[in-house]
Amino acid sequence: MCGVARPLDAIGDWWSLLIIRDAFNGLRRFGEFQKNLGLAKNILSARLRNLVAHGIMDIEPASDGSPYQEYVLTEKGRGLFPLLVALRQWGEDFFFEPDEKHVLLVDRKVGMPVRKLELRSQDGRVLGPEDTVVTWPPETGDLEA
Amino acid sequence: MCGVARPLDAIGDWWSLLIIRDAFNGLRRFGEFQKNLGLAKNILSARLRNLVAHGIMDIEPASDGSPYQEYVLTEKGRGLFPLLVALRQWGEDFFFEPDEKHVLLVDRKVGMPVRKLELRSQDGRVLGPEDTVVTWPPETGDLEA
DNA sequence: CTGCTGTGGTTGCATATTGAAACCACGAAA
DNA sequence: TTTCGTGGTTTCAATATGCAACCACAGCAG
Repeated sequence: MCGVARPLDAIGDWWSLLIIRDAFNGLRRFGEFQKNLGLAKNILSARLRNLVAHGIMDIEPASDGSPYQEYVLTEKGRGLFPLLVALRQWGEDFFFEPDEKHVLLVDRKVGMPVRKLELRSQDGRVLGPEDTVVTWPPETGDLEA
Repeated sequence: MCGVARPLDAIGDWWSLLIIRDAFNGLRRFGEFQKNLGLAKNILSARLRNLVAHGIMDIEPASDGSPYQEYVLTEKGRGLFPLLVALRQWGEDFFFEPDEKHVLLVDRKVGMPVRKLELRSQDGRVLGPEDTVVTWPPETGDLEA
């Protein structure tokens, strides 16, 4: 239960992941987020406040010297990159018709689409859901169990 | 915009990912989900209906021969495994104190924790957010552009 | 047979959240 | 000075969630 529910408390609403997605794309200002997402300002304000409270975003002075503030991802926020990629790739696989155009995530350096995320074992095998189990770590004294 | 928002329409509420998490853990019956998650039955019913409508889950006759039905993940639903893993690993990294016990995702075969998800380029380099960009695929006739 | 329990919902209504739109305060530019 | 841009806050209607009661059916026990 605790493995997933805590993180969901921080980002488990519709708008927060979109805000985070936009932050990864370089948006920083309240008005930028609001314009790009088209959500109500009071909801955006509440969401940004929640993301700041959870340490996913910080508020910094505006980078252009103006008296405004900007919202930037923290390390914790940037840690959501794999999740956003997973969401994007799931969408690519299952939400578009084969011929339907949609944005792609590409490697800047060579302009090629990136690989699909794969879960791997410590020794490099690709793992599916049936290959894994959620379990409690052994007690410290049980290292030989 | 379209890369992430469509999938979020299907699973971007607090309960759906928890339901899907439980489905990955083998729960199948309405009552099992309801008991394990403790959510209101009308909300569970609505969520399951939404997941079925989006093709993420199917309803099958109960596997024990009883006259009941079970909810099982479809291929599309199972495609959410990386996302759930990403969420879990983000939680492990940022939501627990260093000494705090929490469940782990382990490789059944050898009992070892799995690797962290990493995004990689086609040629195998590990990629961070700054190494990637979301872009539209070239037009079919622009293959040399 | 009746009554009870278990299952999978549905319904009615209170509470919480979201969303639209108006309003506000401040700074900068014309 | 006025206007515009920015980043909110406030008010209230609409929508979603949650609680608890209710319902229908199947199966089992007495």
